[in-house]
Amino acid sequence: MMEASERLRAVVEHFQPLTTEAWDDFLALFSPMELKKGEYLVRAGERNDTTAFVLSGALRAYYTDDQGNEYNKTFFVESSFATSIASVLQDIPSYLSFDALLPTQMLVGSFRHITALYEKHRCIESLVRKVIESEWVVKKEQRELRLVMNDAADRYAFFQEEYPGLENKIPQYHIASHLGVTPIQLSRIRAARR
Amino acid sequence: MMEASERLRAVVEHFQPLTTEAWDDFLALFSPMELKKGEYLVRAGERNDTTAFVLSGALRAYYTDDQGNEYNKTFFVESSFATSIASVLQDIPSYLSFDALLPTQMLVGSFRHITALYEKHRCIESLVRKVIESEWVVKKEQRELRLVMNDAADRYAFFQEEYPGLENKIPQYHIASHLGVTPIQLSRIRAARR
DNA sequence: GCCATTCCTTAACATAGGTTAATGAACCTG
DNA sequence: CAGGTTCATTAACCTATGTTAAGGAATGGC
Repeated sequence: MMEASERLRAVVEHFQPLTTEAWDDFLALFSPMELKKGEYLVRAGERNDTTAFVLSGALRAYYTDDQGNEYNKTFFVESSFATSIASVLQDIPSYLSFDALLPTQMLVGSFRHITALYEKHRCIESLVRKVIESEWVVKKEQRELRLVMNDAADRYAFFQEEYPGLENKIPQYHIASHLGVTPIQLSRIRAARR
Repeated sequence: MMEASERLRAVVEHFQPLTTEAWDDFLALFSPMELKKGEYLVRAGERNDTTAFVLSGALRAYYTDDQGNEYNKTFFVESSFATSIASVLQDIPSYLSFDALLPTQMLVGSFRHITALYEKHRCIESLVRKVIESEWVVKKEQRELRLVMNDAADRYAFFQEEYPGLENKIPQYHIASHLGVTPIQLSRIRAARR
């Protein structure tokens, strides 16, 4: 297995090539962190600008409404970046919680420390902008359209494409919540496939 | 009625106060434009970085799928800014079309010309960032949650709050499309209110 | 004023999805 | 290995929403 920093570098370079100095300054902001299943990265109501690059395992970002219903907004798997980005950009408490669905290894840093490098390294500003646009803006657009224009069976198929293999590693009810249906309905959809 | 430029200024100042010079440079980028009902501001597939400040009337931004189904993603009413923002930020053709639902008066400019002012006036960069975060990021979050966690009757109530009076000015089927239901279902929801 | 068009409503029926409850498999934990 | 816990499945029933079709109000052109 590639070393952690090399895996981060490969993903970073895919979005935006960095100068050697920028990369060194960037990498210096991250340190290894591990969460057990069920442990939190960010709790709703907190101001927490942790940015996590997932090495293995999986996280979810979820919303809880006033009746205690949970909605799993996003999953973060290997090689993705998890941050409470709306909270950080607007400087307000996170209304999402982030926790580990599996034992999860990460490299974590502070978003503020990263943005502090913008003046010194313009390529890092570009990197962050591109990651946000891709992971956040583009995927969100797709998600809205799918919620309106496709039924749950289609959305389940999209989920399987987007997170290959994840369906066998986490409870079905987490997937159902992400699809916006009950576990019972997801079970029916799966049964109809057989 | 206030003059057009004063109405723009009031909205701009609400987001971000500008220096006198910045305001003068900003305002100089806009000119009046009028659309009749049904006319387009942006067509899907086009690269079009027009930014419209709506003075009166209403626009919609809508997506059309491969079977020709339309989904009205957003409405733009008085004092809001319409741009194909995902397209402009990523420098790709717009996958949304924008057209006028009513005779619509606007002030229009080019997004690129606005961003060209960033170097000269940092307050304009802040303005744009804040408008995007508020109109786009925050509203989108709310919308995703509502699509998953609320039924169509709730979403209709939210629509009425968000766009007061609009329900009486445009066809019901445009509202139904925005809510993600058929006009028949919207008609039932309205009937149940009486 | 007449006709066509547009669009809202309603009814009847069909399907997707929610709710409750029961069952059983897999897995802890003592 | 016994008992508890967690979770997926299934059934029965109910509600929300889609589909098709019909009718009627409002509008606009001639």
